[in-house]
Amino acid sequence: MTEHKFKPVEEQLAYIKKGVAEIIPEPELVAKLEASRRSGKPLRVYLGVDPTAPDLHLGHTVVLRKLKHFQDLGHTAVFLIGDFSAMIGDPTGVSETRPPLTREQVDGNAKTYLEQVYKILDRENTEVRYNSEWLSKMHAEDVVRLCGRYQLARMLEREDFRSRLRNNQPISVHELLYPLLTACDAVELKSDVELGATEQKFNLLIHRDIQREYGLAGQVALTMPILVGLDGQRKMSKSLGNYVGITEESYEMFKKIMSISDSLMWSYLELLTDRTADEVRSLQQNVQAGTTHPKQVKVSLASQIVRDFHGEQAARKAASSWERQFSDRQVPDDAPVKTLSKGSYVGSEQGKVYLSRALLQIAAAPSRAEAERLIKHGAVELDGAVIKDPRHEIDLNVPRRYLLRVGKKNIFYLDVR
RNA sequence: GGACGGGUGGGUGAGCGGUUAAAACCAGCAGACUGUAAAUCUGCCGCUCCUUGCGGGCUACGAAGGUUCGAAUCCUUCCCCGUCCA
Repeated sequence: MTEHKFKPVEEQLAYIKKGVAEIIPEPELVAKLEASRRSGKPLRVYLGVDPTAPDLHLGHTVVLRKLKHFQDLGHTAVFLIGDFSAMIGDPTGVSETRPPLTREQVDGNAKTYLEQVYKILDRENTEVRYNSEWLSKMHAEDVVRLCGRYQLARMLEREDFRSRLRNNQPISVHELLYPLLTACDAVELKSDVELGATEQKFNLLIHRDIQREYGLAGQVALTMPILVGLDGQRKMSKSLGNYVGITEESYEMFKKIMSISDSLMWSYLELLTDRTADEVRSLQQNVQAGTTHPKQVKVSLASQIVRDFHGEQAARKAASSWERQFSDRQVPDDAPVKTLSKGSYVGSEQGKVYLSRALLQIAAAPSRAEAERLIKHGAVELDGAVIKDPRHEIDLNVPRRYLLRVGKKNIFYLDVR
Protein backbone atom coordinates (compact mmCIF):
# COMPACT_ATOMS: atom_id res chain seq x y z
CA MET A 1 0.00 0.00 0.00
CA THR A 2 2.85 2.32 0.73
CA GLU A 3 3.97 1.66 -2.81
CA HIS A 4 1.27 4.03 -3.99
CA LYS A 5 2.01 6.90 -1.76
CA PHE A 6 4.89 8.25 -3.84
CA LYS A 7 5.54 8.31 -7.53
CA PRO A 8 8.29 6.11 -8.95
CA VAL A 9 11.73 7.41 -8.08
CA GLU A 10 12.66 8.01 -11.70
CA GLU A 11 9.68 10.26 -12.12
CA GLN A 12 10.32 12.13 -8.90
CA LEU A 13 13.94 12.64 -9.80
CA ALA A 14 13.14 14.10 -13.19
CA TYR A 15 10.74 16.53 -11.55
CA ILE A 16 13.26 17.49 -8.91
CA LYS A 17 16.14 17.93 -11.30
CA LYS A 18 14.52 20.56 -13.43
CA GLY A 19 16.47 23.77 -13.20
CA VAL A 20 18.81 22.67 -10.42
CA ALA A 21 22.43 23.64 -10.40
CA GLU A 22 23.81 20.80 -8.32
CA ILE A 23 22.67 17.86 -6.27
CA ILE A 24 25.37 16.81 -3.86
CA PRO A 25 25.57 13.87 -3.90
CA GLU A 26 22.94 12.76 -6.36
CA PRO A 27 23.17 9.02 -5.63
CA GLU A 28 22.29 9.75 -2.03
CA LEU A 29 19.20 11.61 -3.08
CA VAL A 30 18.16 8.64 -5.16
CA ALA A 31 18.76 6.35 -2.19
CA LYS A 32 16.72 8.59 0.08
CA LEU A 33 13.89 8.72 -2.42
CA GLU A 34 13.90 4.97 -2.72
CA ALA A 35 13.91 4.48 1.02
CA SER A 36 11.09 6.95 1.45
CA ARG A 37 9.01 5.27 -1.21
CA ARG A 38 9.59 1.94 0.41
CA SER A 39 8.74 3.11 3.90
CA GLY A 40 6.05 5.56 2.89
CA LYS A 41 7.80 8.18 4.92
CA PRO A 42 8.19 11.57 3.25
CA LEU A 43 11.58 13.25 3.07
CA ARG A 44 12.16 16.33 5.17
CA VAL A 45 13.23 19.08 2.84
CA TYR A 46 14.08 22.48 4.17
CA LEU A 47 14.88 25.92 3.01
CA GLY A 48 16.34 28.45 5.38
CA VAL A 49 15.83 32.14 4.76
CA ASP A 50 17.14 35.05 6.77
CA PRO A 51 14.47 37.72 6.97
CA THR A 52 16.75 40.63 6.18
CA ALA A 53 14.33 42.66 4.04
CA PRO A 54 10.58 43.03 4.12
CA ASP A 55 9.93 41.89 0.58
CA LEU A 56 10.64 38.88 -1.52
CA HIS A 57 11.33 39.10 -5.21
CA LEU A 58 11.36 36.63 -8.07
CA GLY A 59 14.92 35.68 -7.25
CA HIS A 60 13.79 34.21 -3.95
CA THR A 61 11.06 32.25 -5.65
CA VAL A 62 13.47 30.09 -7.62
CA VAL A 63 14.35 28.13 -4.52
CA LEU A 64 10.84 28.36 -3.13
CA ARG A 65 9.47 26.82 -6.26
CA LYS A 66 11.85 23.95 -5.85
CA LEU A 67 10.64 23.46 -2.33
CA LYS A 68 7.12 23.45 -3.71
CA HIS A 69 8.14 20.73 -6.14
CA PHE A 70 9.05 18.50 -3.24
CA GLN A 71 5.74 19.38 -1.68
CA ASP A 72 4.00 18.39 -4.90
CA LEU A 73 5.71 15.04 -4.67
CA GLY A 74 4.35 14.50 -1.19
CA HIS A 75 7.44 15.29 0.82
CA THR A 76 7.55 17.52 3.85
CA ALA A 77 8.51 21.11 3.17
CA VAL A 78 10.05 22.94 6.07
CA PHE A 79 10.36 26.66 5.74
CA LEU A 80 12.93 27.82 8.22
CA ILE A 81 13.01 31.44 9.17
CA GLY A 82 16.46 32.44 10.28
CA ASP A 83 15.24 34.99 12.78
CA PHE A 84 18.28 34.36 14.94
CA SER A 85 20.87 34.03 12.20
CA ALA A 86 19.58 37.19 10.52
CA MET A 87 20.82 39.08 13.50
CA ILE A 88 24.29 37.69 13.00
CA GLY A 89 24.50 38.14 9.26
CA ASP A 90 25.45 35.74 6.55
CA PRO A 91 28.80 36.66 5.04
CA THR A 92 28.03 34.98 1.73
CA GLY A 93 28.70 37.25 -1.19
CA VAL A 94 28.59 40.31 0.96
CA SER A 95 31.73 42.34 0.80
CA GLU A 96 30.77 44.68 3.58
CA THR A 97 29.38 43.83 6.93
CA ARG A 98 25.65 44.20 7.06
CA PRO A 99 24.25 46.45 9.71
CA PRO A 100 22.80 44.18 12.36
CA LEU A 101 19.04 43.95 12.38
CA THR A 102 16.97 44.53 15.44
CA ARG A 103 14.57 42.00 16.84
CA GLU A 104 11.63 44.12 15.68
CA GLN A 105 12.88 44.36 12.12
CA VAL A 106 13.45 40.67 11.96
CA ASP A 107 10.02 39.83 13.34
CA GLY A 108 8.34 42.25 11.00
CA ASN A 109 10.18 40.87 8.01
CA ALA A 110 9.46 37.30 9.01
CA LYS A 111 5.78 38.06 9.08
CA THR A 112 5.67 39.60 5.62
CA TYR A 113 7.83 36.78 4.29
CA LEU A 114 5.39 34.17 5.36
CA GLU A 115 2.46 35.87 3.69
CA GLN A 116 4.44 36.08 0.49
CA VAL A 117 5.83 32.59 0.70
CA TYR A 118 2.36 31.12 0.63
CA LYS A 119 1.88 32.50 -2.82
CA ILE A 120 4.16 29.67 -3.83
CA LEU A 121 4.01 27.09 -1.10
CA ASP A 122 1.01 25.12 -0.04
CA ARG A 123 0.08 26.67 3.27
CA GLU A 124 -1.50 23.58 4.77
CA ASN A 125 1.49 21.40 4.22
CA THR A 126 4.29 23.71 5.17
CA GLU A 127 6.10 23.33 8.44
CA VAL A 128 7.35 26.70 9.56
CA ARG A 129 10.14 26.93 12.07
CA TYR A 130 12.24 29.71 13.55
CA ASN A 131 15.85 29.08 14.39
CA SER A 132 15.76 31.29 17.46
CA GLU A 133 13.81 28.39 18.92
CA TRP A 134 17.05 26.52 19.50
CA LEU A 135 19.83 28.98 18.74
CA SER A 136 18.82 31.52 21.36
CA LYS A 137 18.99 28.80 23.98
CA MET A 138 22.57 27.86 23.29
CA HIS A 139 25.19 28.53 25.91
CA ALA A 140 28.80 29.47 25.35
CA GLU A 141 29.63 25.90 26.20
CA ASP A 142 27.42 24.59 23.40
CA VAL A 143 28.94 27.00 20.95
CA VAL A 144 32.46 26.04 21.85
CA ARG A 145 31.61 22.37 21.51
CA LEU A 146 30.02 23.04 18.17
CA CYS A 147 33.15 24.81 16.99
CA GLY A 148 35.17 21.81 18.04
CA ARG A 149 33.36 19.78 15.41
CA TYR A 150 34.82 21.59 12.49
CA GLN A 151 38.26 22.41 11.21
CA LEU A 152 39.51 25.86 10.36
CA ALA A 153 41.35 24.54 7.35
CA ARG A 154 38.10 23.22 5.94
CA MET A 155 36.39 26.48 6.61
CA LEU A 156 39.09 28.27 4.72
CA GLU A 157 38.57 26.10 1.69
CA ARG A 158 35.73 28.30 0.78
CA GLU A 159 36.60 30.43 -2.20
CA ASP A 160 35.25 33.62 -0.70
CA PHE A 161 37.38 33.23 2.41
CA ARG A 162 40.40 32.12 0.44
CA SER A 163 40.38 35.10 -1.83
CA ARG A 164 39.81 37.49 1.01
CA LEU A 165 42.66 35.96 2.88
CA ARG A 166 44.85 36.16 -0.17
CA ASN A 167 43.96 39.80 -0.75
CA ASN A 168 44.42 40.70 2.88
CA GLN A 169 40.80 41.59 3.27
CA PRO A 170 39.13 41.21 6.62
CA ILE A 171 37.26 38.11 7.70
CA SER A 172 35.38 38.47 10.92
CA VAL A 173 35.31 35.52 13.25
CA HIS A 174 31.54 35.60 13.39
CA GLU A 175 31.52 34.91 9.68
CA LEU A 176 33.07 31.57 10.45
CA LEU A 177 30.44 30.98 13.06
CA TYR A 178 27.51 31.60 10.80
CA PRO A 179 27.57 28.32 8.88
CA LEU A 180 28.16 26.40 12.08
CA LEU A 181 25.20 27.92 13.85
CA THR A 182 22.90 27.44 10.90
CA ALA A 183 24.10 23.86 10.81
CA CYS A 184 22.27 23.49 14.09
CA ASP A 185 19.09 24.08 12.12
CA ALA A 186 19.82 21.11 9.96
CA VAL A 187 20.60 19.02 13.01
CA GLU A 188 17.46 20.15 14.79
CA LEU A 189 15.23 19.61 11.78
CA LYS A 190 16.81 16.26 10.94
CA SER A 191 16.56 17.23 7.32
CA ASP A 192 17.08 14.90 4.40
CA VAL A 193 17.56 17.61 1.87
CA GLU A 194 18.42 21.26 2.13
CA LEU A 195 17.78 23.72 -0.65
CA GLY A 196 19.68 26.88 -1.35
CA ALA A 197 21.03 29.12 -4.05
CA THR A 198 24.42 28.20 -5.47
CA GLU A 199 26.06 30.83 -3.31
CA GLN A 200 24.87 28.83 -0.32
CA LYS A 201 26.58 25.66 -1.47
CA PHE A 202 29.38 25.92 1.00
CA ASN A 203 27.04 26.48 3.91
CA LEU A 204 24.85 23.58 2.88
CA LEU A 205 27.83 21.27 2.78
CA ILE A 206 28.99 22.33 6.22
CA HIS A 207 25.50 21.66 7.49
CA ARG A 208 25.75 18.18 6.06
CA ASP A 209 29.08 17.56 7.74
CA ILE A 210 27.88 18.80 11.09
CA GLN A 211 24.78 16.66 10.91
CA ARG A 212 27.01 13.66 10.55
CA GLU A 213 29.06 14.83 13.51
CA TYR A 214 25.86 14.65 15.48
CA GLY A 215 25.15 11.15 14.31
CA LEU A 216 22.62 11.93 11.60
CA ALA A 217 22.64 10.60 8.07
CA GLY A 218 23.72 13.83 6.44
CA GLN A 219 21.45 15.76 4.18
CA VAL A 220 21.67 16.10 0.44
CA ALA A 221 22.50 19.62 -0.69
CA LEU A 222 20.47 20.84 -3.62
CA THR A 223 21.41 24.16 -5.11
CA MET A 224 19.55 26.35 -7.55
CA PRO A 225 21.09 28.86 -9.91
CA ILE A 226 20.96 32.50 -8.98
CA LEU A 227 18.40 34.41 -10.96
CA VAL A 228 19.86 37.17 -13.06
CA GLY A 229 18.13 40.52 -12.61
CA LEU A 230 16.21 42.57 -15.15
CA ASP A 231 19.42 44.21 -16.30
CA GLY A 232 20.62 40.86 -17.57
CA GLN A 233 23.91 41.34 -15.79
CA ARG A 234 23.87 41.04 -12.06
CA LYS A 235 21.92 38.88 -9.70
CA MET A 236 18.43 40.00 -8.95
CA SER A 237 18.42 42.09 -5.84
CA LYS A 238 16.46 44.84 -4.35
CA SER A 239 19.42 47.07 -3.74
CA LEU A 240 20.40 46.91 -7.39
CA GLY A 241 16.88 47.80 -8.40
CA ASN A 242 16.80 45.07 -11.03
CA TYR A 243 14.06 43.07 -9.41
CA VAL A 244 10.41 42.16 -9.64
CA GLY A 245 8.81 42.08 -6.22
CA ILE A 246 6.25 39.36 -5.74
CA THR A 247 3.78 41.74 -4.20
CA GLU A 248 3.99 44.05 -7.16
CA GLU A 249 0.86 44.94 -9.01
CA SER A 250 0.10 42.67 -11.96
CA TYR A 251 0.59 45.10 -14.80
CA GLU A 252 3.78 46.44 -13.29
CA MET A 253 5.06 42.92 -13.08
CA PHE A 254 4.09 42.17 -16.64
CA LYS A 255 5.82 45.26 -18.00
CA LYS A 256 8.99 44.53 -16.10
CA ILE A 257 9.21 40.99 -17.36
CA MET A 258 8.53 42.10 -20.92
CA SER A 259 11.46 44.47 -20.67
CA ILE A 260 14.07 41.78 -20.15
CA SER A 261 16.29 40.86 -23.04
CA ASP A 262 15.46 37.91 -25.24
CA SER A 263 18.53 36.03 -24.15
CA LEU A 264 17.53 36.29 -20.52
CA MET A 265 14.05 34.92 -20.94
CA TRP A 266 15.23 31.35 -21.33
CA SER A 267 16.57 31.11 -17.86
CA TYR A 268 13.44 32.81 -16.54
CA LEU A 269 11.35 30.21 -18.30
CA GLU A 270 13.36 27.47 -16.75
CA LEU A 271 13.56 28.86 -13.24
CA LEU A 272 10.28 30.68 -12.84
CA THR A 273 7.72 28.60 -14.68
CA ASP A 274 6.55 25.02 -14.72
CA ARG A 275 7.73 24.47 -18.26
CA THR A 276 9.88 21.39 -18.39
CA ALA A 277 13.45 21.60 -19.52
CA ASP A 278 12.49 19.89 -22.76
CA GLU A 279 9.71 22.33 -23.45
CA VAL A 280 12.05 25.23 -22.93
CA ARG A 281 14.61 23.70 -25.23
CA SER A 282 12.16 23.11 -28.02
CA LEU A 283 10.78 26.63 -27.71
CA GLN A 284 14.29 27.90 -28.03
CA GLN A 285 14.85 25.84 -31.13
CA ASN A 286 11.66 27.14 -32.68
CA VAL A 287 12.72 30.69 -32.09
CA GLN A 288 16.09 30.02 -33.61
CA ALA A 289 14.47 28.40 -36.60
CA GLY A 290 12.23 31.41 -36.94
CA THR A 291 9.00 29.49 -36.54
CA THR A 292 8.16 31.13 -33.23
CA HIS A 293 8.47 34.82 -32.55
CA PRO A 294 10.51 35.65 -29.44
CA LYS A 295 7.92 38.17 -28.39
CA GLN A 296 5.33 35.44 -28.23
CA VAL A 297 7.54 33.45 -25.90
CA LYS A 298 8.12 36.43 -23.70
CA VAL A 299 4.43 37.23 -23.50
CA SER A 300 3.71 33.72 -22.37
CA LEU A 301 6.51 33.89 -19.83
CA ALA A 302 5.20 37.14 -18.39
CA SER A 303 1.65 35.77 -18.36
CA GLN A 304 2.64 32.68 -16.47
CA ILE A 305 4.53 34.58 -13.83
CA VAL A 306 1.76 37.10 -13.33
CA ARG A 307 -0.75 34.27 -13.13
CA ASP A 308 1.20 32.66 -10.32
CA PHE A 309 0.87 35.72 -8.15
CA HIS A 310 -2.34 37.36 -9.30
CA GLY A 311 -4.35 34.67 -11.03
CA GLU A 312 -5.41 33.86 -14.53
CA GLN A 313 -7.67 36.83 -15.03
CA ALA A 314 -5.15 39.43 -13.94
CA ALA A 315 -2.58 37.82 -16.20
CA ARG A 316 -4.87 38.07 -19.20
CA LYS A 317 -5.74 41.60 -18.42
CA ALA A 318 -2.10 42.59 -18.03
CA ALA A 319 -1.26 40.95 -21.33
CA SER A 320 -4.00 42.73 -23.20
CA SER A 321 -3.12 46.05 -21.58
CA TRP A 322 0.43 45.55 -22.56
CA GLU A 323 -0.45 44.76 -26.17
CA ARG A 324 -2.58 47.85 -26.32
CA GLN A 325 0.04 50.09 -24.83
CA PHE A 326 3.11 48.85 -26.60
CA SER A 327 2.03 47.17 -29.80
CA ASP A 328 -0.98 49.27 -30.65
CA ARG A 329 0.28 52.35 -28.83
CA GLN A 330 -3.07 52.68 -27.15
CA VAL A 331 -4.01 53.47 -23.61
CA PRO A 332 -3.79 50.43 -21.37
CA ASP A 333 -6.99 49.23 -19.72
CA ASP A 334 -5.91 50.04 -16.25
CA ALA A 335 -3.97 53.24 -16.64
CA PRO A 336 -3.56 54.79 -13.23
CA VAL A 337 -5.59 57.88 -12.54
CA LYS A 338 -3.90 60.82 -10.89
CA THR A 339 -5.69 63.87 -9.71
CA LEU A 340 -4.69 67.45 -9.44
CA SER A 341 -6.79 70.17 -7.96
CA LYS A 342 -6.60 73.82 -7.21
CA GLY A 343 -4.97 74.44 -3.89
CA SER A 344 -3.73 70.87 -3.57
CA TYR A 345 -0.20 72.09 -3.07
CA VAL A 346 1.43 75.29 -2.01
CA GLY A 347 1.33 77.88 -4.75
CA SER A 348 -1.47 76.35 -6.75
CA GLU A 349 -4.00 78.90 -5.63
CA GLN A 350 -3.90 80.83 -8.86
CA GLY A 351 -5.27 77.82 -10.58
CA LYS A 352 -2.47 77.25 -13.05
CA VAL A 353 0.33 74.73 -12.92
CA TYR A 354 3.35 74.35 -15.06
CA LEU A 355 3.46 70.94 -16.65
CA SER A 356 6.85 70.24 -15.08
CA ARG A 357 5.44 70.89 -11.65
CA ALA A 358 2.39 68.81 -12.37
CA LEU A 359 4.59 65.83 -13.22
CA LEU A 360 6.35 66.17 -9.90
CA GLN A 361 3.07 66.54 -8.04
CA ILE A 362 1.66 63.32 -9.40
CA ALA A 363 4.98 61.52 -8.92
CA ALA A 364 5.46 60.97 -12.62
CA ALA A 365 8.95 62.41 -12.18
CA PRO A 366 11.23 62.30 -9.14
CA SER A 367 12.17 65.98 -9.25
CA ARG A 368 11.31 69.15 -10.98
CA ALA A 369 14.62 69.11 -12.84
CA GLU A 370 13.98 65.59 -14.06
CA ALA A 371 10.48 66.55 -15.14
CA GLU A 372 11.87 69.41 -17.20
CA ARG A 373 14.38 67.09 -18.77
CA LEU A 374 11.69 64.65 -19.79
CA ILE A 375 9.59 67.39 -21.26
CA LYS A 376 12.45 68.91 -23.21
CA HIS A 377 13.27 65.50 -24.63
CA GLY A 378 9.81 65.19 -26.03
CA ALA A 379 8.91 62.33 -23.74
CA VAL A 380 5.73 63.90 -22.46
CA GLU A 381 2.43 63.88 -24.30
CA LEU A 382 -0.76 65.50 -23.18
CA ASP A 383 -3.87 64.26 -24.98
CA GLY A 384 -1.75 62.86 -27.76
CA ALA A 385 0.29 65.98 -28.41
CA VAL A 386 3.97 66.16 -27.50
CA ILE A 387 4.60 69.10 -25.22
CA LYS A 388 8.15 70.39 -25.19
CA ASP A 389 7.61 73.45 -23.08
CA PRO A 390 8.10 72.78 -19.35
CA ARG A 391 6.09 75.90 -18.66
CA HIS A 392 3.09 74.67 -20.51
CA GLU A 393 0.25 75.53 -18.19
CA ILE A 394 -2.51 73.31 -17.00
CA ASP A 395 -5.59 75.18 -15.97
CA LEU A 396 -6.86 73.90 -12.68
CA ASN A 397 -10.03 75.96 -12.87
CA VAL A 398 -11.43 73.78 -15.61
CA PRO A 399 -12.22 70.27 -14.39
CA ARG A 400 -11.46 67.69 -17.02
CA ARG A 401 -9.53 64.53 -17.72
CA TYR A 402 -6.25 64.57 -19.61
CA LEU A 403 -4.40 61.64 -21.02
CA LEU A 404 -0.80 61.97 -19.94
CA ARG A 405 2.07 60.01 -21.32
CA VAL A 406 5.51 60.14 -19.75
CA GLY A 407 7.95 58.15 -21.78
CA LYS A 408 6.84 54.96 -23.43
CA LYS A 409 6.18 53.11 -20.27
CA ASN A 410 4.09 55.41 -18.18
CA ILE A 411 0.58 56.44 -19.05
CA PHE A 412 -1.80 58.16 -16.70
CA TYR A 413 -5.15 59.76 -16.68
CA LEU A 414 -4.79 63.15 -15.16
CA ASP A 415 -7.99 64.38 -13.58
CA VAL A 416 -8.22 68.05 -12.91
CA ARG A 417 -10.79 68.86 -10.30
C1' G B 1 51.85 50.35 19.02
C1' G B 2 54.94 52.47 14.64
C1' A B 3 55.85 53.84 9.25
C1' C B 4 53.67 54.83 4.81
C1' G B 5 49.34 55.14 1.14
C1' G B 6 44.28 56.42 0.60
C1' G B 7 38.90 58.23 1.44
C1' U B 8 35.72 62.45 -4.92
C1' G B 9 28.84 62.17 -7.72
C1' G B 10 24.89 55.17 -8.29
C1' G B 11 30.01 52.49 -9.62
C1' U B 12 35.22 52.76 -11.45
C1' G B 13 38.20 56.96 -11.37
C1' A B 14 40.75 61.99 -12.97
C1' G B 15 41.48 66.65 -10.73
C1' C B 16 45.54 68.56 -6.19
C1' G B 17 44.29 76.96 -4.96
C1' G B 18 40.17 80.09 -9.16
C1' U B 19 37.18 79.37 -16.10
C1' U B 20 34.88 72.55 -11.48
C1' A B 21 28.03 70.73 -10.42
C1' A B 22 33.58 68.56 -10.72
C1' A B 23 37.22 64.93 -16.89
C1' A B 24 36.61 60.00 -18.74
C1' C B 25 34.25 55.45 -18.63
C1' C B 26 30.14 52.29 -16.85
C1' A B 27 25.32 52.22 -15.13
C1' G B 28 20.69 55.07 -15.51
C1' C B 29 16.88 58.16 -18.15
C1' A B 30 14.67 60.06 -22.76
C1' G B 31 14.25 60.34 -28.25
C1' A B 32 14.96 57.68 -33.06
C1' C B 33 15.03 52.63 -34.86
C1' U B 34 12.50 47.82 -33.51
C1' G B 35 9.35 42.88 -32.15
C1' U B 36 9.11 44.56 -26.33
C1' A B 37 14.16 43.58 -26.01
C1' A B 38 19.29 43.67 -27.65
C1' A B 39 22.60 46.47 -30.89
C1' U B 40 23.21 51.34 -32.96
C1' C B 41 22.73 56.68 -33.25
C1' U B 42 21.27 61.35 -30.58
C1' G B 43 20.40 64.06 -26.19
C1' C B 44 20.30 64.22 -20.90
C1' C B 45 22.14 62.72 -16.31
C1' G B 46 22.57 67.18 -7.87
C1' C B 47 18.32 70.04 -6.07
C1' U B 48 15.54 74.34 -6.48
C1' C B 49 13.43 79.32 -8.09
C1' C B 50 11.80 82.30 -11.71
C1' U B 51 11.48 87.00 -15.94
C1' U B 52 13.77 79.41 -19.28
C1' G B 53 18.78 82.66 -19.32
C1' C B 54 25.36 79.97 -22.00
C1' G B 55 19.92 83.13 -15.49
C1' G B 56 19.65 83.21 -9.82
C1' G B 57 20.04 80.43 -5.27
C1' C B 58 21.30 76.13 -2.42
C1' U B 59 23.82 71.57 -1.54
C1' A B 60 28.12 68.19 -2.88
C1' C B 61 34.52 65.83 -3.08
C1' G B 62 35.14 61.01 4.86
C1' A B 63 33.91 64.72 9.57
C1' A B 64 34.87 69.20 12.16
C1' G B 65 37.62 73.51 12.39
C1' G B 66 41.33 76.94 10.11
C1' U B 67 44.40 79.74 6.20
C1' U B 68 42.80 82.58 1.77
C1' C B 69 39.33 87.61 -1.98
C1' G B 70 38.57 82.33 -3.38
C1' A B 71 39.55 75.28 -1.14
C1' A B 72 37.72 68.86 -3.61
C1' U B 73 42.61 71.02 -3.90
C1' C B 74 46.84 74.11 1.59
C1' C B 75 47.02 73.50 7.34
C1' U B 76 45.12 71.17 12.14
C1' U B 77 42.41 67.57 14.70
C1' C B 78 39.28 63.45 14.39
C1' C B 79 36.95 59.07 11.95
C1' C B 80 37.39 55.13 8.45
C1' C B 81 40.11 51.85 4.92
C1' G B 82 44.54 49.49 2.87
C1' U B 83 49.93 48.11 2.85
C1' C B 84 54.34 47.15 5.53
C1' C B 85 56.82 46.59 10.42
C1' A B 86 56.11 45.01 15.67
